[in-house]
Amino acid sequence: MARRTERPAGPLDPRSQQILRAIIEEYVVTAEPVGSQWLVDRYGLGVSSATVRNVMAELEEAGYLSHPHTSAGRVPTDAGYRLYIESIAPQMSLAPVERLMIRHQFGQVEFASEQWFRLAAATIAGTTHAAGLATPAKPRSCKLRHIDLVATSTHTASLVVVLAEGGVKQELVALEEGYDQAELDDVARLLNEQLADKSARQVGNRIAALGTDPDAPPFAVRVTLRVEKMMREFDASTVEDVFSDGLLNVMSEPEFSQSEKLRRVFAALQNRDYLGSLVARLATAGDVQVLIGAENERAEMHDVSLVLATYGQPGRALGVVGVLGPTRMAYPHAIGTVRFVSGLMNELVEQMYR
Amino acid sequence: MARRTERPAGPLDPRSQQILRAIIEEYVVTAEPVGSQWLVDRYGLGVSSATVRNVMAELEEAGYLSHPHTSAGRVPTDAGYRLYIESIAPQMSLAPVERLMIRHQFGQVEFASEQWFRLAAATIAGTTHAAGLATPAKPRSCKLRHIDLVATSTHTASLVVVLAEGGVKQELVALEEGYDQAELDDVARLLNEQLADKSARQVGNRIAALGTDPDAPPFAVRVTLRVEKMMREFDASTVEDVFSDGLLNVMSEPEFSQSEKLRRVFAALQNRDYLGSLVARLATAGDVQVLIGAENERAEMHDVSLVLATYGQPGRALGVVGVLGPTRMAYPHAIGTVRFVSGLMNELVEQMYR
DNA sequence: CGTTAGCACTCCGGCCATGAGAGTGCTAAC
DNA sequence: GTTAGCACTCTCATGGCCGGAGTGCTAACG
Repeated sequence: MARRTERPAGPLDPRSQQILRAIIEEYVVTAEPVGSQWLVDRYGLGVSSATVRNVMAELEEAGYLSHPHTSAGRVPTDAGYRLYIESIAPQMSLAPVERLMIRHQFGQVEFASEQWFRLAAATIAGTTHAAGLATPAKPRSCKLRHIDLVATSTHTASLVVVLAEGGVKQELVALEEGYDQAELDDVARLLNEQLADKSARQVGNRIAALGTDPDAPPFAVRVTLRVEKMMREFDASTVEDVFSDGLLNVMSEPEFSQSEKLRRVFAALQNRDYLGSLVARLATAGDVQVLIGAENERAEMHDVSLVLATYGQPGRALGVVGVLGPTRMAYPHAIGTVRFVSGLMNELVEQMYR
Repeated sequence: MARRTERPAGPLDPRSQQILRAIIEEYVVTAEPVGSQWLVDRYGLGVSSATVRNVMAELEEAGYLSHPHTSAGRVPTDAGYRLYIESIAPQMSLAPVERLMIRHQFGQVEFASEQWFRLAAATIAGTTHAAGLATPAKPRSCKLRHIDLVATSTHTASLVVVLAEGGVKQELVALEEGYDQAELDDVARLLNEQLADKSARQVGNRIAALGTDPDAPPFAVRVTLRVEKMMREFDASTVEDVFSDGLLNVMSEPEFSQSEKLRRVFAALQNRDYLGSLVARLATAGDVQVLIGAENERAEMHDVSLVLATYGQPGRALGVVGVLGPTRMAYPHAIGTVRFVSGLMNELVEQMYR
């Protein structure tokens, strides 16, 4: 039978929008399907429940709502949320009080830079009541600043590599021959002279020369190889580390009380490649990005949504902050929070790198 | 009415032990209360179910078993588990196959030392199907090896502190006056000359002298203060970091499928002070320590058990590895695993520090 | 005296029927 | 286009019922 709207076609008329919005905002807080009567009682739409039902039926036909079963109320679909955040949702800037609180928290923290990412994740988790994610801003490529060799035993040493961007990496190296600290210092001095300010590639190029250098013990070559490898790995990774906080918030949502689904999500998050691919995708997009339910490629993530934004300078160093929550999520607030925090992180990065 | 055994009194007779053991080992795998009939069928005790019931009643009176309700089988109490691991449990060494597998995993890992703790936690989680915990071995007190100042912008620099024990810390410092890299290098060189090989306390002592040194800019004093603070904090903490893996394993146990309890546990684990206090307690005890259910002081931990061991050298550097799981846990296996892994970590530390 | 068979009793868990409640979709009237 | 009315459907909570599992007790047995 012919409906008024044959296909989703054009934009929705205002009343449909209003109703969709009401349903979503109601469902987000109650997690219960919402019915027509309930809606007219609670929201002051000047129409009867029957009319609302008609509209709901249209919205369902258009794919924005669905039905758990015949006599249940309506529930938004992924497409419904999508439409909501694209064209219906209210302003998404954060309330001044919340801004203030967040700024305050950031003011408290010491200058230990790693803390920032923990804090960003924790803050986001706290204000959105979902899980917060944050990665450090990773420079696109690094240069060597300084290396240090510290003997920890007769046959092992700790190799510390300080990068020009302010980052540090540390590994152990085995010493086949016994070296004492003085000898290690000599090697370190030699390598620092030769390798300071070089990129991974340039470090690699020096290896051959070092091999023939009479001053350089064979051990120096092995260390250089390790340094090159560390630097290459650093350059290659899109995401260095992921801090997350408040995964437990999500766990306690009613739709996840039976937890098998969530286990999958947790597992997927452990995997850095996945977040790496997201970062790559985000780098091109400007503002906050939202991935709703099945919009995530990964099947594990079909029941959750991500709200992500990058911070830093596109060509130089990029990091990500974001929210992971149930698809039934307070998107405007989450988006506002992520936008604000990413802005804050931007300022911090700016302060750091000029 | 007078029972045969008025009080728990002496050790249990062999048959009671055998029955307690059977109940525990059965319950550990099934998570269901164990009944008398079931027991005689499955285990070849040469007695009737009635006799078993009598014994069970005694064991219950003695506090080793309990009853969810009248017509249910028996369930071990914390005291039951305790008795079991103290005097009844079978040999607790790990099967050679498992040892081999674990050794193999450790063989695979690169020398990046942080990886070890992740790996230890992951390995323990994997072989016990519970959560694995591991902290890095933290030296009791540290000495400064080297500091490095890297300009990241006109008004901030990254301060890298390398400790003689091979550890590294990094923080940002604000520069009120504009410094360029060359000036920072000068300051770093000056400080390295003055502070190398000093303890936190000694660094503190130099601060006054630096303040009057004409070569040292005021900025150098501020940096030194920061260095001292970092070193003091490092010395003061008992636990630097905690790696955990496989918390999800625990989550999927039947007793935790309704997850509120587990949230509490997770939250308690986040808190380093708690683990710190455990480490302090462990440091005195020699072997593997087991904390069963309510034996943990924290109320949140009353439904889980911990199996923990230290590794490293008591006077010098101590870390912890362990298992967190439901009280209904395969203790002998868990204990064997923890003992083996802590031994392995011991070897690694030994290799590192002499 | 310890062990055992027998038995009554208790309690849980699953099953089914029931009924209230919520919400829909449709139709006909406004 | 909107609304009232109504039949229909489906869920969910309730309560009764029954079978099964397991106990505790008692009395008999060796």
